[in-house]
Amino acid sequence: MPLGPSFPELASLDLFVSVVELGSVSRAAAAHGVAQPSASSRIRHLERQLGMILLERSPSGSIPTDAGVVVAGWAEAILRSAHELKAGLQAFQAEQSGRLRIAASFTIAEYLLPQWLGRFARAHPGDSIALEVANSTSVIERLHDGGADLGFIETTSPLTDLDEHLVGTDELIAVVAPAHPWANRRTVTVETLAATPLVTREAGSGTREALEAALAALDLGPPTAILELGSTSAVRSAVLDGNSPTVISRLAVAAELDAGSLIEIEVKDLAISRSLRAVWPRRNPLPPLAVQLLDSLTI
Amino acid sequence: MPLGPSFPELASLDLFVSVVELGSVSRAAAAHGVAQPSASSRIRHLERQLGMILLERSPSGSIPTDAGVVVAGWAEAILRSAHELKAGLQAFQAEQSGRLRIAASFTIAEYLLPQWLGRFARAHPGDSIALEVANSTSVIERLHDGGADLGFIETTSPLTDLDEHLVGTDELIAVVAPAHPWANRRTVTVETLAATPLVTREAGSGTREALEAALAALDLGPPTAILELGSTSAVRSAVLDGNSPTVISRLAVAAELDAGSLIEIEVKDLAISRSLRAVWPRRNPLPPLAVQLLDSLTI
DNA sequence: CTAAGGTCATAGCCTAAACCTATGGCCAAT
DNA sequence: ATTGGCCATAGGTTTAGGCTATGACCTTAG
Repeated sequence: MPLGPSFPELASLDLFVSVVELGSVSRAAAAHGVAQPSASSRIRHLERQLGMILLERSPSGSIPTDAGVVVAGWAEAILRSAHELKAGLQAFQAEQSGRLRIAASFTIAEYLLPQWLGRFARAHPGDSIALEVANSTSVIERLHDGGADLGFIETTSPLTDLDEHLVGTDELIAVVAPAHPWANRRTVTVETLAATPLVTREAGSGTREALEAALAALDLGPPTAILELGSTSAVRSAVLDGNSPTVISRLAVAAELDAGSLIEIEVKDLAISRSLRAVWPRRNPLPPLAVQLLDSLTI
Repeated sequence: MPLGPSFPELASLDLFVSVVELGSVSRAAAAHGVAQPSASSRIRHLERQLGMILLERSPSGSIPTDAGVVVAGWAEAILRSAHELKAGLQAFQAEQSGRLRIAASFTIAEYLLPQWLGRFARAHPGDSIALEVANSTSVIERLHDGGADLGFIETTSPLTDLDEHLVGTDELIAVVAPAHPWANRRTVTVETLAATPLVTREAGSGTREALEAALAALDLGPPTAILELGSTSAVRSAVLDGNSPTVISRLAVAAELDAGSLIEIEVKDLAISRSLRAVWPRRNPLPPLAVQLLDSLTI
């Protein structure tokens, strides 16, 4: 669902929030490295787009109107996420220059690390962090060959030569769109699930293998795929406006469950859960920055 | 703290996420109402900005690379907030055309309603909601004169002729920047707080009056203001890089507390908390849409 | 009481980015 | 082998946004 053509740009919202924080258009313009008339024009353009007056201008500065206060609060939420993306990107792009090199599995890097790094980057400005995303076995390799200082993985298998620290849990759950017949029942048997065509990831993906293994443990065959897609996002959006269930990581659909756009279906006798762990080589001392990061995750 | 000049635009991120969801640049272009070459160019520009390849193109469509999957996940968080802002704006702009007219106090409208409305808008597409922001007494007026169907207020005073429903709580807390001396102690006496110059809202504001009343109840005089600012945002940013404490609504600094950029200071014997209530005229039947909204808030 | 320094707005010019249409190459499915 | 999807490139146009220069206004300091 696109955002619409006349949605304000991120830069304009950022500028506007700065005006509210700094109390004047001029100061905000300086903070953003643009000339004052440009900033003034951008703000006016923003006001026209939204159809409301956001600032009360005066010769001693500008203060937000009532509407401006409210909009600024909303805009800040967007900017917060944007700063998280920025922190994640910087970690992603940093070569070996980083003082802390993290290797993380997909799910964790996608849904948890940006928040962690965003928080950490603000508390530790100047420290650069390098992030590498890979599957669980590659993460462990990187720790052993010295290519990373700290790893984050979700796995059930025991670890040798690694110290670990639990940082969360994830589980695979069944979800449907609100229009699906199951949405009212909220629970199905595992036999029903196994007999229902699902939207799935492609064969060989971690989530699909975990599901098949769990079904096999109950003497059930693999599920039939009505639609086989190559990314978690694609699966999610197919389920969102389709009429087939899927089994997917809870983390990947946490926001949709919260928003009510997807419904969790309890499956009797089926529980596939994985621990999310921070891991590091047992022999190597953990870098100080890594200790601080782990501390910040377990407040 | 500005976001930087080369941060990708919201529209580009939106487009990219659509490509990941829909599996092809062409389909995403159509969904966004632009020509395919434009979309292609935007995506390539985005890739250059981020310094990484996001999509693997093929004659049968485009699927995200590993980096693309991760970035898409981060971008979705931004877009979620953006959709919340959009939902809030639409409610704000809707005149009396809305089928549900809400009047809300400042704090609730700024920090809680966008999430509620964003969630609600997705579950109830087509229903339009009008939002009016005012102080608590005005909200009650609007309910009595029929200008609103449902109100949200934070207040401690008893309500006559109104049914109510608790939807949350807010409290005033003392916070400092991490560099402040108090940050290590994490607790001060109320006498210390009263004797310390604070960053405050201007005289007459709700938060300031609540603080002064609470201090007066303990036979303490009003705090001295080292800096007196006109908006909560201004107070927050002054505390962020200043060296003075403030007393502020927990909701207004929830994100900063979570991120560690502000530290909560426990103040002995001082607890200023307010209930957040949904209210509506006792005689009038609550519109069905209002019932559904309230239901969605109390899952 | 005046001068200085801050505020924001307007005007005019210019550059750069983004769009569209038209086209071509490529692969898969028919 | 042909059709129809995909994506990339090229060329031309428009629009948006930036900057500098200036003016009007208010506040504060002298």
